[in-house]
Amino acid sequence: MRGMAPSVFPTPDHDHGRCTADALAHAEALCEARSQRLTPIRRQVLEALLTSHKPLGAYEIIELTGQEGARPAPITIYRALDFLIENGLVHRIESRNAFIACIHNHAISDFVVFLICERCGAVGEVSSRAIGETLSNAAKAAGFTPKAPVVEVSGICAHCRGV
Amino acid sequence: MRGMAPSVFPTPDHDHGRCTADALAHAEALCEARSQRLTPIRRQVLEALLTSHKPLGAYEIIELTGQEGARPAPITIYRALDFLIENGLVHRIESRNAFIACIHNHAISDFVVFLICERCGAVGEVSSRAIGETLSNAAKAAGFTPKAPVVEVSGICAHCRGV
DNA sequence: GATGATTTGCTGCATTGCAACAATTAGTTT
DNA sequence: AAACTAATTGTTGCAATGCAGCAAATCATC
Ligand SMILES: [Zn+2]
Ligand SMILES: [Zn+2]
Ligand SMILES: [Zn+2]
Ligand SMILES: [Zn+2]
Repeated sequence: MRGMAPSVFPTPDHDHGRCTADALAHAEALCEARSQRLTPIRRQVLEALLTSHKPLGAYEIIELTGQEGARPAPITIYRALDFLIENGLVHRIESRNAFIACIHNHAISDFVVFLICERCGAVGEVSSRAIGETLSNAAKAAGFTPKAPVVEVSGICAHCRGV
Repeated sequence: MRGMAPSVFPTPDHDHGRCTADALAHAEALCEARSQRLTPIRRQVLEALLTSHKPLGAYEIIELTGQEGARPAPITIYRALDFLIENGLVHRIESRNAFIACIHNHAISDFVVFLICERCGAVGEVSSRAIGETLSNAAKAAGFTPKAPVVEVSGICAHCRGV
């Protein structure tokens, strides 16, 4: 089990080493429990995203994971990302064509709102059942059977506005 | 002023000719009022989107607007789309890299939810102040100053599920 | 009609994303 | 252990998306 639930935005002074280590440990446990293989490549991609704490494009991940001159092909990264997303360890930010590691340890089906700071690029992750249900109800009222809501809100985070 | 507000999803039996004509008339009036120019290219792009009534990729729009062998360059379409989006006549569907004409005649700042049918590709547009405010409040609770929420919900529309 | 601003055309390119097949690796069975 | 099967990764190639930068044309205004 992980420790405290992380706040919506990672605070600038949090113990990021531990935050990353915890998330990795959780990923390992999860894959173990599901008989899924967290292979070196998948792990490297996850680590890159965890370390960055901000959304990264697939090609940024290539830069970060390619060690000693040999960088992985795009398709390699995309496949690793597919795996991580399917297992709920990574989210895709549609409005940015980017990916971010999830440090919230929630169910894959959970409804999530991403708050994306336009200035610093930080992404907060809010999980609100109320919003999810309201949204779901509005959809049903239109005869629509909802599946996976994508909710991404651009704006300015507290840290950037405070400056 | 337009006639009845269109329903969330365009019904299969609606008078689409009129629907398109109304929307075009509205676009003209709006541009006129704002001293903006609805040039032939911009008009063609808007018409293509209105006619389709479904989200189109930029390169699909190229196919549809290129008459007599001479098709416009991608950049031309993107510029027209920029204009139409800035004026609230077209929305971008982030999760699809596609664009759809707005037939709802609402303010640009209005909060909108897109319901995207995975089977037929139809897109419904719901405008709910309640959801918008809930979302906005959740963001503010996290110290976040929200700007442009992108809310896109995948699922199955009533028409497709009914079959 | 000269001037300045807007719009369009054109060339080229960066980014994103994946298909198809071969090679490798991991896990399982005889 | 050898053989077999399934999963993963490597390689090549390419399609789709999106825009920068500059030149030409068009529009508005004086
Ligand atoms: Zn951290
Ligand atoms: Zn998450
Ligand atoms: Zn219609
Ligand atoms: Zn609209």
